[in-house]
Amino acid sequence: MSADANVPSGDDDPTPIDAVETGDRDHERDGGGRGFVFWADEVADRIEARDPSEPITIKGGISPSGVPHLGNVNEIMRGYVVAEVLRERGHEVEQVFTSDDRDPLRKLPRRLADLDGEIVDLGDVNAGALGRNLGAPYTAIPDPFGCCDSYGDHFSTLIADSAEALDVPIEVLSNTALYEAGEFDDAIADVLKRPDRARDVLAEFQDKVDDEYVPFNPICGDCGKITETVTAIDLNAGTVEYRCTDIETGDRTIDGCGHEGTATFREGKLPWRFEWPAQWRLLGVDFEPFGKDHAEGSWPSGERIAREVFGFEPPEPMVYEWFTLDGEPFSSSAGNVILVSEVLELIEPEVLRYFFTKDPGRGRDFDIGRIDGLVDEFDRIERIYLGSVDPADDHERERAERVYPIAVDEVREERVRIPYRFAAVLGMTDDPALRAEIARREGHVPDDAPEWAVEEALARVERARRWARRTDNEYNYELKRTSMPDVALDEAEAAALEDLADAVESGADGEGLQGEFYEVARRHDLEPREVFVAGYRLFFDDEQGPRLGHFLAELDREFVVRRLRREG
RNA sequence: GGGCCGGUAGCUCAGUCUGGCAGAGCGACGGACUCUUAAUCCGUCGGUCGCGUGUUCAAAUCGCGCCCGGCCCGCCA
Repeated sequence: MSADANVPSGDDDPTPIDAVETGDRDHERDGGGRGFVFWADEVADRIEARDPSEPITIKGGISPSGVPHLGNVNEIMRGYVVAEVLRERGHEVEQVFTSDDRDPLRKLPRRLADLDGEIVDLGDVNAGALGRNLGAPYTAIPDPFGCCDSYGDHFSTLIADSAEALDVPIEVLSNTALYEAGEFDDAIADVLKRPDRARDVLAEFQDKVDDEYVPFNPICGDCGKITETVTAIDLNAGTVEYRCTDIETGDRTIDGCGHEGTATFREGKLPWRFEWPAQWRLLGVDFEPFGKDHAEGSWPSGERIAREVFGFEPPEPMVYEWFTLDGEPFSSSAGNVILVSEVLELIEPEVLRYFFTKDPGRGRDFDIGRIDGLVDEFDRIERIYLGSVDPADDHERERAERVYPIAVDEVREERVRIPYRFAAVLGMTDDPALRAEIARREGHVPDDAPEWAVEEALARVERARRWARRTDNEYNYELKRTSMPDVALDEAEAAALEDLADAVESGADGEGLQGEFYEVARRHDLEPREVFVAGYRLFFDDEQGPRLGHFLAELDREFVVRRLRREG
């Protein structure tokens, strides 16, 4: 209520830049460089400060509601990075992951993924069967692909596959299985013993909580849907009475069937805000990373519920920012999704793991078009770690030392990396020997590299080629071996190519052939560039490509001669 | 209505917690390898650190107030 503070000042008060020397000129330049602080170390510090019992338990979890995309992997990888740091420090760590598969299906996904990670439209599966199951737990819905025990099972499997593909050991727990085994009975009894207390805490976060609210949702014995109307509680019997009423889910209403019945604690679920803390207690969770969506609602209420309803200390939290895909939020309905399996067709697992060592507090974009930059970054970190590249400063060196061993499965000094973009270019030929030859000639594979290292290095070519094709960028060269591009040449160009064909026929080597390009250009009064471009058109249907002389010398002579003479 | 993240070189970003030389990669430009392209090597180019203001000997960095971009919560999970 103060007066306007923004009173314009009378003048600009241009204090003359002080001409006063401070005299104290020699601030030491020594170790002034601040060190690198790894976020996972800070989290690990906080976890250690709680003096947790071993093994330390790190949890994550999602609903298996549909395509488990790369964004969901945060939930696994952020915990993993911290787990690795704690293991380095000598702790025993177990990483558990709940598949919250008793949650109800509340809307039809537009797209699904089969077990191979192929995205399919809802229309390609039995959508009607799904529609009839709105409101039912994921584990009670048949798998639309028919390959798993249930809808929930199907997508839990994909999540587990993602973790495995990244070589992250997690124990996936089915929430439904936990309920069915009675693991949540105590928590449910605690909540229902004092529904008023539960209400009081939750009412601070949610307006709709009234005196009738009971924090337990039975599964209707008749229609199988999760219901919200509990009419009586029998703690001794471990049951509730309920009526199957309509459920509002934002934009639509799922009809209740009106059935009235009795359900045990194992035949229902806690609402999320109670379920989450109940999981912490049940599993003894010490640390849980979660997305920013939970930061304002679920976490603050969960923290309070843990202490005031269940009476235990909640785990160490960590909020991570969501990242985007190609500049847009992940959205399976809009088709902006990518699965781990798909990413691993483009980059090595260690590169993807490296991505998740970056500061989780920052928003980031996972940009397929620039994935080469991510790979370059990883390669550089690796070389700094292995000592073959000098870091720009202490910060970069420390970061490499800290992060690299976590990203990579095993540190091996002799590892060879072909630069990603160069690997993409190598994809122009299918011939493995030719790829290896070119890579060696260009100095990307040392002569003394062990066999396994060469093999792994060349494996990048397939990935980079897929990337070049997928993005159809300037590295997407392809040798047009089977069909000759339609190329218009003038007389001089045709004659020049004829001469080149002769040179190839007479057995010119790479160096010789490369020089021959200049010779024939001179001979036919052409710019060297024109001859090269003619060659690129003929072999790649493009205007640029590899060093042609060297490249053509590696191909089979007969084909090259035929093509240069435009005979096929 | 509330909250979070970002704005630093043409591009992608590091650096901000802990104030002290404004950095990397890519790029562009020039050159070298008989060499057009990719690669490699050498060199050059690159920035009012979103704006304003306060604190300080000193601010990209700390405080306050804005602007712009993105997202999240206020149903459920």
